[in-house]
Amino acid sequence: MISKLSRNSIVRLAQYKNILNKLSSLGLVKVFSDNLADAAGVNSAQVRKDFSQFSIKGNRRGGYDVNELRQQLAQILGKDEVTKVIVVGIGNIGKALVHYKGFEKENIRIVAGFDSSLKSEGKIGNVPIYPIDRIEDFILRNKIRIAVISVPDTSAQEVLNILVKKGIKGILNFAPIRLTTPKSCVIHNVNLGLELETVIFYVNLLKDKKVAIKRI
Amino acid sequence: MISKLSRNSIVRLAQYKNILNKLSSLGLVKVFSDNLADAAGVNSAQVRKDFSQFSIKGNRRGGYDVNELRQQLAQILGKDEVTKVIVVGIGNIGKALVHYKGFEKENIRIVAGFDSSLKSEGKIGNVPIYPIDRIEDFILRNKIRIAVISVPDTSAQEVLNILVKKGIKGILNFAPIRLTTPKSCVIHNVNLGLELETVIFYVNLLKDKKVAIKRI
DNA sequence: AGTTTATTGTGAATATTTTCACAAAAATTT
DNA sequence: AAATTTTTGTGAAAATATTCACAATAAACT
Repeated sequence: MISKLSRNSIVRLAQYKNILNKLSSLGLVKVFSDNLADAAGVNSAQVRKDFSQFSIKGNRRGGYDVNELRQQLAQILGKDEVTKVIVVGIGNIGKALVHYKGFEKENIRIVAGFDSSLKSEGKIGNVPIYPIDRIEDFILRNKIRIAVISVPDTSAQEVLNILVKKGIKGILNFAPIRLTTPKSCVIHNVNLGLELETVIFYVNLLKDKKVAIKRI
Repeated sequence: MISKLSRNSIVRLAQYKNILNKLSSLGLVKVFSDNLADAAGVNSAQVRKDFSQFSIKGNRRGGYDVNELRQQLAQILGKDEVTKVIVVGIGNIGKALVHYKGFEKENIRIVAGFDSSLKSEGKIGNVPIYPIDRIEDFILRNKIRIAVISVPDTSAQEVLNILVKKGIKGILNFAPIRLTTPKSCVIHNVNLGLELETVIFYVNLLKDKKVAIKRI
């Protein structure tokens, strides 16, 4: 039984898994904590600590078996079966996500999009896009638990409330606003504006040589 | 002179600024650390500590003047003038960023996009999109210092090397791979797959009730 | 003008995360 | 089969980050 998990350690775990996928496709069968550390940009002790949290064992002097490790991580990350995801708000970001090919190989499938400006069903590639009023029914019928919110910030909270009421348990939110959720629902925010602003800050800092930069 | 700045404190600063923009547009003139803390989802002491790092002063018992604070933050974050940004790789994500309206009000302007599949100049809205071989010249001519990389991961490092050689100092990277840069260049990574996987992990965790979740 | 009240600013205390460092163990060499 | 090498696994130490808690102080009230 695990007691405390930091978000960062989970992100790292997922990173390791993605690195392992690449190593595996290159035909590697064995990997050391040191290799993973380099690829992930962390310390090797960090890698081993992360693994030890989940009782993942390697072989002293032999490192880790790539495929075995990959499978263990996939299991921990709940990716041994396909996860269905819906995207709410088919603006620029929403469209990009629906198009994005990278999810397939992570066992994530975007099964539908929803948008309030739509009056009738459309399609992006193979993904059906529905008017927003179809969403409640869709979630229930298809037992959806994960949603992406990419609506304007003014309607984000309202959308979230509906989602939660219908049983959504996890949300990736692109609306640049802090949303409130019950404890039963996990939310993670991505704010592209903030990301870019942060980069700009550091560039200005370097330019002015005001400061010692730490750990980007 | 500031000696150590964590990335997180910068992200928070940018968050505060965005919150202040909203408060200001609602007509508020005064704000307490407690209000900002609520909106940003942190402790009020955290807000005050962040400010004190940059010698931002409020009034005891009076809180902070919204517009003054906003201006101070904008100055710290280097947003008192327009920052020009280019987007390299006009796939799904790249297109979304070029379309994205949110940057304008942060004084960020996307001035061009570049893509290797293009043979001649195109346009997305007002933003010109050029074949990739025009990029070096463009950077030099327009003194660009910030770039977004949204090319496939296989060409990301190659693109980055070119950018750095031509003087790019800050990069927001969407390619799901760790890129190596000289110290003179700041890089920040956004990996949408990882973000979604992390949410899925926590949802599975909640479902199985394996664990106490901390600080999402 | 004095008293009360609310909020900042910040050292000190706590909590968390990362790194070090080394014994334990497995593979390889001699 | 003993000695050497290499890498894991993990307590302990160090570094960071967050929160507490309270004196200082300014506004509001009496």
